[in-house]
Amino acid sequence: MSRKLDILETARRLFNESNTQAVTTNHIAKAMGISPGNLHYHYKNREEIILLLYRDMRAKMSLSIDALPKTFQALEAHQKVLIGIQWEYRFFFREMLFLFSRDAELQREYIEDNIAHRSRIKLVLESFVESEELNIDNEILLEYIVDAILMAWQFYTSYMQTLGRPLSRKSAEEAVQYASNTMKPYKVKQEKV
Amino acid sequence: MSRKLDILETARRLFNESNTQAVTTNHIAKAMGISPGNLHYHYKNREEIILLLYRDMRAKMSLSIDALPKTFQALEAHQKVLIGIQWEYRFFFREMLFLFSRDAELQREYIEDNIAHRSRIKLVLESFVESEELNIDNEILLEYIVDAILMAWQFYTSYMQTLGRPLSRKSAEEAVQYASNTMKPYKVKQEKV
Amino acid sequence: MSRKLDILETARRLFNESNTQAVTTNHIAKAMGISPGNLHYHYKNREEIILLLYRDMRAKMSLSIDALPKTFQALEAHQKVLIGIQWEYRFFFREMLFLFSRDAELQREYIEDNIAHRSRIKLVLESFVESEELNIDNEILLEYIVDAILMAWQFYTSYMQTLGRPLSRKSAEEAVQYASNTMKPYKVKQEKV
Amino acid sequence: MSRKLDILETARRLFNESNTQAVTTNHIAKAMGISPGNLHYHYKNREEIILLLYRDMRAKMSLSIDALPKTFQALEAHQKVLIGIQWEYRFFFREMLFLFSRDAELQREYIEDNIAHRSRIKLVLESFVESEELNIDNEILLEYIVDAILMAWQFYTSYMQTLGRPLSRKSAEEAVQYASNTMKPYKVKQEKV
DNA sequence: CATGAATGAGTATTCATTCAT
DNA sequence: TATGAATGAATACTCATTCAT
Repeated sequence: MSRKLDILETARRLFNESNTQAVTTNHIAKAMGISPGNLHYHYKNREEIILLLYRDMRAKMSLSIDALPKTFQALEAHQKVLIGIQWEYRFFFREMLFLFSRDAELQREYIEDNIAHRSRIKLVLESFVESEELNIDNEILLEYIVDAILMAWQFYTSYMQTLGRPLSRKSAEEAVQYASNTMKPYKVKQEKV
Repeated sequence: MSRKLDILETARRLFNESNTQAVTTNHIAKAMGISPGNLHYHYKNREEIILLLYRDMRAKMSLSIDALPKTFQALEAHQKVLIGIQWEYRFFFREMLFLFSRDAELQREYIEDNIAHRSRIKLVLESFVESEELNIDNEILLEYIVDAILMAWQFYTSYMQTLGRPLSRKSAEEAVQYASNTMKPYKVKQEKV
Repeated sequence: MSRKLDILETARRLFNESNTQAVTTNHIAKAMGISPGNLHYHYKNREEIILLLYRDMRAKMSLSIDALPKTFQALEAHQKVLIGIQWEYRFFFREMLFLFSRDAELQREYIEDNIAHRSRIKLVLESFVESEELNIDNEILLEYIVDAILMAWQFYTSYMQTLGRPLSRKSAEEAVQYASNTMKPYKVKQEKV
Repeated sequence: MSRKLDILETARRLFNESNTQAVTTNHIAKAMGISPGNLHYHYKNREEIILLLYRDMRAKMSLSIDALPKTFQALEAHQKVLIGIQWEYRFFFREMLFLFSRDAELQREYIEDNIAHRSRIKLVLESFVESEELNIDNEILLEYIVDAILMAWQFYTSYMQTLGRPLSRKSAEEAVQYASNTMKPYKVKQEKV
């Protein structure tokens, strides 16, 4: 791996281990055995590193999407892939709003992406309604389910932590089950919970 | 108001306006027109101020509870009261996990309180099941609804911000409607969404 | 002397000895035996120190002016007083244009003051013309003499240095003689050069 | 133009645009699209670049001199040529004394050259006295006029800036008129001011 | 000639906290 | 209670210069 990418990787790992404020650029450099000057040769500052890490995550997530999932199984499979990527960048979801208050550009991009994400979720649900797999006749109700799924996607891991539950990629994946439960009362052919 | 309480009030206000890292103890002192030394006479450090603000919030929330709500209306009324208090301390919910990584004691207390909060929510739902207002025959499903309500309680405001929606106490109260929607499919006498 | 004033004095002395870029705020602190943090408690940064030193100099110069000098002797006496003050802040005249490129506010204030200074010089010369001590019938010529005097006031010391001449307060005072020579051909009662 | 000369040209341009401290060797390299290593292959450091730029300017000025000017017109024509060269290296005159404090060799050479320059000016004036175009019977007065001309040559542009006047090659040339005004009272055949 | 990553000392600045008064 | 000067370690960042390729 190139030095430039290695810095991002090290930063990501350290951010996940503690938090972005505790991990200074000098810490990152020290952890890699390079000089602080070298790190700043590659990246202007920590803000830039965080923004680039976010864009990396977004790129990975985008690449994981071929087409909108057509079945519940495809949906769940896709959610698991996204959660796997999210897990690699979990520092971001843990500090999201704090990071926004430090970098308006990051906030702008994230919100833009998140609104697009919400639209895709809605499209998927609408396709399920059309194919009569979901029985939702009410726009407001549909919006609610979309919000429930997106909120869980973004905050389920945080929520687990507010209950002191041990954190792992495995437990993060429970968000898939959570989303499934949200849709359950509206599924035409009921699956078991 | 006493000087000691005034410091907490000023800190709370400034924290809400920006974020806890940006607001230094010297900023708080300056905003009040007192000396930094005086602030530290009253409180050891910023960590202590944040911890005490959390305890204040918790105390206010506890005081707002007489008994567990027996009706949906009582539940919603109670939720609105809690959201009003939460709004006053919104910096806390915005930075929660970040603050935990800086103060283990705060984390410990919050998790303890949050687990208790979860139990109360569950008790309320169980009483609704018993009184046949809710039709939930499945423990896992019940747990899901509890999680949905508690997650919304903690993260609905954050969620709104990740979509770039304007923030206000009013919009924070939409979390009540959200919780209601979660329970809706299981309500015996359906209300309109 | 108070610590706050002492910092300005030390900075002024060190600036005179080398140059403003070589003298860092940490150097000033070290020279005083105080911590770098303490210096920054009193002054935001070096730019502020330089600006305040300039304002101090200006204030001292303003105080030295009662009324416009009415005789050549009074004029020369006044010039000597100003040169004495200038000598204390000689770093400023040595780096003037460089300092302007680093601090637009300093530049603005200096230019404003300098234009006012030029007006006063012109008024003095006009009063000499009116009292028939100077024989200048030509506005352009008058402007030239004003410029010659003001240029010498600002750059005579620098000029001496470009010839490698030893620098001292004494030699700086030769600027008075220089100004006198400029006016000499127009003096009605000639003095000896 | 060779790479080596191109570096000097770029440095000169950038120095004129801001100031020598603000223009790092990396800036120069970036502006040329070459690597910092390459720049340092050609020149040891920024000091060397500045010194060589000074020597270039001096060489150009020397080349512009055939013989000492014999008439006022020839003198003015020559002054304009010199000011044109000076204008190309105006950063140098703007920061002169500051640069001396950073590079003793530069200072030594400049002073040596400047003393020689002063001698030439004096010779020209003496030739005018001999040919009875100037009426100066006094050595001290002659020295004064020499100083006035040389000071204007070096600092007229700086002086203009201390009055906030817009800077241009055109306005720099006013120094010629200034020098002419200095000699005017002593000219045997008066010209118009 | 040329690259460009790398160094590392330097520079300015911040801020929670202490402490004499 | 209160002041506010003082500390000093920490932090982010810069930049002339080196050097392996």
